[in-house]
Amino acid sequence: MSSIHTDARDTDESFFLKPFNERVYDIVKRIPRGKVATYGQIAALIGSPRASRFVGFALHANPEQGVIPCHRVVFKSGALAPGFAFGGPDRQRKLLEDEGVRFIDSGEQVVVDLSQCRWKA
DNA sequence: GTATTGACGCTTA
DNA sequence: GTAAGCGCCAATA
Repeated sequence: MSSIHTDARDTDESFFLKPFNERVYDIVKRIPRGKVATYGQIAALIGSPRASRFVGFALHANPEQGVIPCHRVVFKSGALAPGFAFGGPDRQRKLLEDEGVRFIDSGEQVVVDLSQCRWKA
């Protein structure tokens, strides 16, 4: 790789030192269709398995609609985010179901079947 | 430089 | 078995 600049963040086009957010997007965009990843999983891929909360925050902070499949990111329990910003939790569930993700209808709590749809890096 | 926040995750009461 | 709180990491005010 090219030489490392002291303060790459000073440049907006720093490819070496991307913001945490962008790293999250990179991982989320790599999730294949029909699978879902958990916040902890993504955080682990980034290098900080404890930054799971920040992963979700990153998605909510810069939800590039059509670019970042936020609907493929779910809790470790399989539940969806409390405030999905795509049009409602029903919308997300439909999107995932349309991709082939299985859902477990536990009464009113609808969670993704991580047992089969959990994306593995 | 300190304090607060934040789509989570885990431990403890 | 259920409920609540704390902690982690990073960014922002």
